[in-house]
Formats: sequence, structure tokens, C-alpha cells
Amino acid sequence: MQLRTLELFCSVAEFRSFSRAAMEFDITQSAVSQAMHQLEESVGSRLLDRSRRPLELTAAGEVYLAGVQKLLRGYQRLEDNVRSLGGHVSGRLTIGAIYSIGSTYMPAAREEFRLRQPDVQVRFEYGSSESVAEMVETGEIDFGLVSYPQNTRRLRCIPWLQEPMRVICSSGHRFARSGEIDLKTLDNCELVGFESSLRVRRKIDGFLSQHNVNVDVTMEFDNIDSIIRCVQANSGVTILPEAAVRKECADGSLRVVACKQMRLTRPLAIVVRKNGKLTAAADEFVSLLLGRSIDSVLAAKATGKPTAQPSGAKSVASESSLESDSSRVTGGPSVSEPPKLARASVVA
Amino acid sequence: MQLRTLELFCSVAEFRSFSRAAMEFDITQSAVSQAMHQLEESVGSRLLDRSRRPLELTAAGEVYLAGVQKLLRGYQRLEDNVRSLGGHVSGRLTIGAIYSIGSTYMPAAREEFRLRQPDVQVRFEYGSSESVAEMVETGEIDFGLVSYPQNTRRLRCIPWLQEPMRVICSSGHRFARSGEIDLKTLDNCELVGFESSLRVRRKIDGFLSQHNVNVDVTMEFDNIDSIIRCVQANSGVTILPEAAVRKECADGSLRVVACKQMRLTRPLAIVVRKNGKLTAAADEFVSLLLGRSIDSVLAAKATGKPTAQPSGAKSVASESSLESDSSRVTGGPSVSEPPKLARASVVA
DNA sequence: GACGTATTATTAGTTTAACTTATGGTCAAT
DNA sequence: ATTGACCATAAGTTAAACTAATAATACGTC
Repeated sequence: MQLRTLELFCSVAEFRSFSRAAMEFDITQSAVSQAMHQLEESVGSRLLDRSRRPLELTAAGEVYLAGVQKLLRGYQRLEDNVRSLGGHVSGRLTIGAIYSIGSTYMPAAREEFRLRQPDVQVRFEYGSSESVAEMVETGEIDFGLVSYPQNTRRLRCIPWLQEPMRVICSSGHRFARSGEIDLKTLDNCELVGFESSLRVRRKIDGFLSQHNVNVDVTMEFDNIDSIIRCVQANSGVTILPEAAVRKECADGSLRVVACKQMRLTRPLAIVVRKNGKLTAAADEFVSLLLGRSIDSVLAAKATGKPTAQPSGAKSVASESSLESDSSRVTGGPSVSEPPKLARASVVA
Repeated sequence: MQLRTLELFCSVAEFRSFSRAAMEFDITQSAVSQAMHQLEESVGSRLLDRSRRPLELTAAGEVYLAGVQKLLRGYQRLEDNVRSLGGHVSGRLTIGAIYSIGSTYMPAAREEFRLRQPDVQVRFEYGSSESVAEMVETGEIDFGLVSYPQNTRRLRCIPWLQEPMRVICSSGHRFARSGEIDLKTLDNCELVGFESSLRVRRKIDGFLSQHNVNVDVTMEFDNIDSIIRCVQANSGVTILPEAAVRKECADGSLRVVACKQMRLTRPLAIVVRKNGKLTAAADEFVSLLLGRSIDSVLAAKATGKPTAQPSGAKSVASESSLESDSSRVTGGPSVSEPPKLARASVVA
């Protein structure tokens, strides 16, 4: 008897429907039907009366439901107890990330995680969003960090950050000396940019043409690091997520050009397998990133209600300068310290 | 999380050994190792300290053990409750049996079972011991009833009856008029018997030659029914399980010839898959046959202790005339009524 | 009462998870 | 140090769970 089957039964009882329970668990109705049959066979008596719509619990079903709910709550408490008692989590943890996330957020996240869970060996794998997703699917990595997330049959994407995209120029560029610019200023400008095959490029192109701005992308790269070095070397201009150039802004080699109309964000997400729970270590890391338990996120998705962030729990994002106001986005060397991770509350 | 994994953990904790727990569950040590690793990962902390021999529970492990034990007991109680509350068991039940068991014991067993569980549709499949075992393995039948049981990698045989073998003759044979005979009387006798390829035949041959009795098997058959008809038609002699000829003894066409030295039994067994629990219906039927819960039998096997039969619980065997004393095994028409099934207590 | 819609059941084929086999590494006792 | 009992790990196999497609069934509607 699978513990999950018991949860499934509770869900069925709650919704009075196989199909809706199936949705909640991201499996097919057929799977639910089979599981419930198996459950009834194992218990030895009918639990559900399917002869009416919506279905009803039998007397035995009611008793069983009450018992199972109590049991599951008990197990949940036990697990929490033991987890806190064991204190530290052990094992290995492998995380996949796209290059830009890896170099931007992971150093701080890794450091903070090391403090919390010193016995977990963390390893990173870098690649494109696609290859990261694939690695999640094959189980090569525990979870992935990607941009422009896409759910698939086996993968679920949990929204993480909306990175503001900014106009970036080298300190030698004329924009560096101008104050705030109008988006129109970019018209007919030469830009360093992403390869046209990348989703981020298409998003930027779409945004600019939407504002009737025509740009000339003279050099294309498939990763942020190359773009940065190119802009530095050639006194160029580009559009990048602000967080990616924090270091360069701090040392003065690049500038964020203030531009109020530049309202474009790059969505980042955590991608996990739909089936197969995360390891305890992975769970902790994700909680650290989100600033709250992953369970609360998934639960919110299921019920449709938005989840309030528990007080005192701050994510990587909330303390980084991502939601910076425009005063910080002027020509000057205004960018603050690298992102620090808040001590997020861990339990669900 | 599999409920079975939790039980496995309890077993590991009890024995302080992976290997012994593996034995109890009839799986390999490797499987236990993997399951415990998975459990630790899911719970999020080490439960076992493997760095000493014999292994010890960690602090977290102790807490977890206590909690899990309570939980499992709770679930067991819940299941019992619900089962009794649901009252009757439903579903289909398919039983496999060798011909002789089918015709001897099953009519009465089926009748008794119908009284207890009127909502279960029982169906029988007949075949040789081998083909029955195969059907159990493929899941074609819920369990099988065979003679000369043999455990395999996937099948477990639960001893059921030891059928006494008797010398049987037709009413016209000279033995029918003699009183008790000496085993030596059979020396150089013509016998109707089983095909030499059958295990039962080899057992009989072995027994007779052990007692220096030489017989001449003039006709061979692969099933009991044919032997019986042959003996009836040709005034022959044979050696058969007593229960198989009860009807023929009752109507006078055959006689059981008393013979004290004839100490040979044919073991019958219930054969089930090692993995995959029985359905509730199958469980009930097996309990009926054994006169006690199957769980008690398996538990006894695991601990090595013999299990006491609960008072008031009688099996098919205990009320049939299988353990007949020699007074009933004389030449006369002494055989009593067909086997009746005791109302066995059902719960574990 | 016939029909359409929404739901569960069933079957066959696929994917995932569990287990076995084989082998290597580790602890403790001799 | 050597041995023996024990647990870990990897690769391959078997069993369980799930999906996809389709049939059967309940209920509301005309």
C-alpha cells in the first residue's frame, strides 16, 4: 500500500470525484480509478459508492477516510519531528542552472545553504534552459533553474523571479553620461544581443517593435557572459537582466541606463519532476530560493489560492536589488552589494 | 513512500540487521539497503548508524521507529475496523486446484464460503500441480491448491494437509473380505497406480521398496479419477489418499483396507505469490481452509515459532475424517459423511 | 423515453520503481 | 593481518504504476 494512494483517496473523498483528484495529483483519471480499486481490494470492502453522481462514500469509506486522515497527519508530524531532530540533512545534491543564474545567484545561495546544511555536498551543472530541463527529466540533477519556463508532461515549473531587463552600456558609451533616456533613443542604435534563436532575444525584439523601436543587433551571442565582455570591450549597448551585471556595475565598467519605459522582465523558474518527490536536501535548497516551502507553492497551485509568504521568510530575490527603484538605475555607480540570502523559515 | 518500507524499517530496527530483515521479507539484502537509503532520503535524516556492527539506530531513528510502529498498528486497526464494517467482502475469486482436491474438498469448502461471503464470485481452475503453480505465478488465479508443494523464487507454499495414503480395493477383491493386512501382503501384487513420472508415484515406490515390498503396476494413470474407475471396473487394488475415495467407500464400491504399516502421507499445500498480498476474498478463503488467518502462518514462519490454532477455529481438515483411526479403516462400509467445514474464526 | 454530457471502468501498451545478481568495500573478531 | 559477516553500489531484470484510447454508466434535458 502506497502512502500516496491514501492521500489520493482523501482527495477523491474531498472532491467527490476521480477526475478532479486526478488533476490535483497530475495523473490520469484512469490511474485514480485503478488505485481506488486496488485500495478497496486491499482493505477488503467498498469505500466508494459510484452508483450516484457525484459519488458518495460508503459507511466503511467514511470511517476509513477519518482514520486515514488522522494517520497521514500523524505521519507528517512524525516526519517533521524527525527531520528537525536529525537536524541536518545529509547526502548529495546536484543542481542544474543556466549560466547566468549560476554566476549571478548561486554563489550567495550556495554559501547560505552551506551554513544551514553543512553536510550536504552541493554540485552544479550548467547548460541551456533546454539541456537543464532534460537533465531534470533524466534525474541527472535534482532540480533545475531556467529562464522562460515551460511545463511539460513530466516537468513542473515553479515561478521564481521576474528579472527586470535593463539597458546596459559600457562606461565609455555616450549613454553613460546622459541621465534617463527615452526608449526611442535606442531607435536605430547598434546593440550587442542574444542569438536570434533564443527565446530571450525574441522577447526583447517583440518588446522593442511593440514600442516602434528599431535596433540593429550587430553582434550575437548565446550567453550573457560573452555579451558582457563584448560590451565592455567595444563600448557597446545591450539589454540584459539587471542582476547579471551587478558586479560590472559595481566596478564601474558597465552602467545601467535609466529608462522608465523599459518594462520587460525575464521570468526565472525552478523546474522539478512532476512525479518523484524532491530529496530532503533539494527541498531545503528550493525553500531557501523561494523563501518558503515548496509544498506551500504546490498546494497553492492545487487549490488555486495564492499563498501568503510567511512573515520573516524572505527569498533570495526579496533581498537582492532586483526590484530596485529608478533612483538606483541612473548613470552613476549605484549598484549595491551582491544578493544576500535571507534566513527563510523552512517548515511548511 | 511504501507502507511496506516502513514495516521493513521496523524489522531492520528489531533485528539490527539488514540481512535478517531481508530474510523475513523474502527479499535480498540489497533491496533492504536500497529501501533504507530511500527512506532516509525521504525523511531527510539518517536513521541508522551503519558504522558499527551490529548497526544502531540514531536518535532520529529511535523517534522515527516509535512513531512508525504506532502508525502501523493504527493502520492495522483501521483496516480491521473497516473490513468488519464493510461486513462482506466483494469481488471475484479464482482458485486453482489439482483435480483430486477439487473433487474432494472444494464442494464443501465452496458451500461454506458461500454462506460466509455470499457476494464473492468463486471460480475454479483445475490442472496438474505444475500448471496450478504456473497459474498462480502469472496471476491467472488468486491462489492454488497442490500436492507435494515446492517453494520457488516467486511462490510460497503453505502446508495445509497431510493426507493419509491407504490401500484401496474394489468390493469384489479378496482384500475386501480379509481384515487388516500386513504390508507384505502386497508383495508381488498387481496394482493400479499413478504414472511413473508423477511425484506421488515415486513417493509410493520409495515407501514400498523401503519396506521391501515389490509390486507390479499393471495400469498407470495420470489422475485419481481414472485410477478409481479402473479399480472399480477391474476389481483391482491401488494406493490412494483416503479422502479421494470417500464417496466410493460410502456407496460400497470400494473399500479401504486396514494396514498399520501403511504410514505414508501426501502433503497438500496452498500456494501463493510471495509478493503481492492476497485479495480480501482470497484471504478469507485461505483462512477458511487453514482454520486460521494466513497472516498467523506467515508470521510463524518468520519467527520460527509454531503458531497455536485459536480456540474455536477448526479447519477443513480437522473435521473431515482424514485423521481417521484404524477402526474406521476396516473392510466394512465404515466411511462417514463427506468433510464438513468448521466455522473458523476469521480475524487475525 | 431518447439523447447528450460528464463521469467512471477497462484494456493494452508504456514508463517508473522495485528488486536481483554480482561484486566491492568496511567493520570487528580471531 | 586475515577472515568472515555485513552493508554499498552498479547493472540488468522484473513487477508495479501509469497513460492513452475506448467502452460503459449515471444524470440532466428536451
